[in-house]
Amino acid sequence: MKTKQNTLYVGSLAKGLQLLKAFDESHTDMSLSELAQRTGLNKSATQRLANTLHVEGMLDKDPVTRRFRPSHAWLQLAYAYYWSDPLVGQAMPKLIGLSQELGETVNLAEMSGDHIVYVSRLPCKRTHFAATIIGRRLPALSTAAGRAMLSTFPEDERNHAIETWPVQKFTPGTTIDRDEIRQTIEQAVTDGFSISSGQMLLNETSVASPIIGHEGRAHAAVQCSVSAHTWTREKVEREILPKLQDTANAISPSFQPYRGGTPGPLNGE
Amino acid sequence: MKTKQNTLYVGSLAKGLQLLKAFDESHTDMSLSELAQRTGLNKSATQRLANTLHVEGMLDKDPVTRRFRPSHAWLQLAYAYYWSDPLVGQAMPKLIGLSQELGETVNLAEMSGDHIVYVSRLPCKRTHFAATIIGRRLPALSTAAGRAMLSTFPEDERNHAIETWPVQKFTPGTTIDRDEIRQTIEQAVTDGFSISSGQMLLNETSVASPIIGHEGRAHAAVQCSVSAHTWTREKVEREILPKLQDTANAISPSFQPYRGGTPGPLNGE
DNA sequence: GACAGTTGTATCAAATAATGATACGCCGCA
DNA sequence: TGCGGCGTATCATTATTTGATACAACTGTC
Repeated sequence: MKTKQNTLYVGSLAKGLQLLKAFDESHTDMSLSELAQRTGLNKSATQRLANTLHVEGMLDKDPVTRRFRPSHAWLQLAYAYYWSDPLVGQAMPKLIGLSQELGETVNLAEMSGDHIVYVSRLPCKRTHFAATIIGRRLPALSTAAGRAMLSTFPEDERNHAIETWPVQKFTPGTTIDRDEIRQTIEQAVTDGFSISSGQMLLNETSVASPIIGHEGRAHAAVQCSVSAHTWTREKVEREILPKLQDTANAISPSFQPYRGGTPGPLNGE
Repeated sequence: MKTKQNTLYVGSLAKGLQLLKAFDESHTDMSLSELAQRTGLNKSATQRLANTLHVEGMLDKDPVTRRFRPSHAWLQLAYAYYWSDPLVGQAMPKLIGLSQELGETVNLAEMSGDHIVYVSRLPCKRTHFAATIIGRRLPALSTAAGRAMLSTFPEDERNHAIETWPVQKFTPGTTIDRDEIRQTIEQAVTDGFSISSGQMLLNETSVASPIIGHEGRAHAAVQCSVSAHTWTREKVEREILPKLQDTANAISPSFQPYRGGTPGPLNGE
């Protein structure tokens, strides 16, 4: 299979990455054969690549079951990522402050193509496991954070996104009607924030405020999840929203996506 | 350079991984040449490998500066890691509860060779950035968590570790004398926990309690960091330690490293 | 208790796909 | 204007990956 027969493309490396990407929430550890099956590579290639990854410390191998698992190195990559993302350094202390003030779960989400990814999570309440760990990727249109960010986009881009970006049904309450989604986003355009309920989890309400970046466009959002049992929409708007927006605004001005303003000494450390 | 001339070893993949590993706290984004220099690979190889990683979504490339940066995919790997580590699923809700009860920063650390790695962090106070992000790797001997875990090891292994594992000076107060370290670990053997101050950060006190696993051996620890300004050692032992140990114990019994106890339906998910 | 089926491991000859020297164009700087 | 550094592109050579194949170890069934 010549995926990309370009001389600037190293097939073996790409195949090795396939192995890494084959692991997810429902494939937490895999045997050689499973790995081969899932990647579509033949047994020999899988063997060689998996062995290489193992030797290089990227895959743990259970000595008795011979199954492969992600290694601690995967977390070190996340560690390196955090240092490389200027927004995280800016936002982290403020997010901590917010979560302490609110006593509720606070997240930092970033736009990644047509999805959002949770970059930082500060869980305050016991909740679904997936809601407590970083790196989760969700369709932007289906999340309050994604909608809040989209609301800062130019109108044509916004419309294009609403019409073409993927949506997915997570709960019986997830909105998959694009007209309804359009309404929530237009609402966010006027409000400057976005609220939704029961989109990802039943009985969960989510508020998000965009972090305005270069040229008024948001690449990220601060988001807060609360139980819909104890929080009415009004109570959220009254008690959470102001602090949430303050936090988002406090992060905004100092954040330059590429090389926006003054190239002075970085204070993000 | 024939690193490993084994037919089960794919050199190109290993070289590609070198590029990924080249990023860390002081190398957050790199040009092609820097990358080449840092990995020791020639320009051509670096170009091909970096390009491949870029096409595969593992490296972002700034369109104007042409510098490479870790991509969001690095966080997705962390996401997959979390699902694969049974301990995390077990511990997370309890850690959240603990951090809420204490109002102080709570961490989950795991042993990784002769280092520990912070797998989960629940920061409650504004602190140094490095103390708020996961994936950090520290010499086990230099941390309360590492010492707490080591205290559960058989005596000979413990001694071997104390004599041979690496130590590193982080602050003027960091203990690098192995005899002193031995004392703290032996203390932990009798106490069942470990406390230290000013090892990683000045004015920081750290308490850790091991999470006992298969055969009484700890692979992980719950750790709590507090300000040495406001917390005396006695106060820590009185107000934090009991809850910390309760949490560690609550995680322990249900955790089997490989296939320890009953092979019944797993409750880890 | 032997058998069939599956999985992990090891080998090897063939040729594909990675290699690295080289050359080109671009930009910043003196 | 010229120099040095950097990113990009090309190409012939050959080293490296390739995948079929064979072997070994294990599982569960009849």
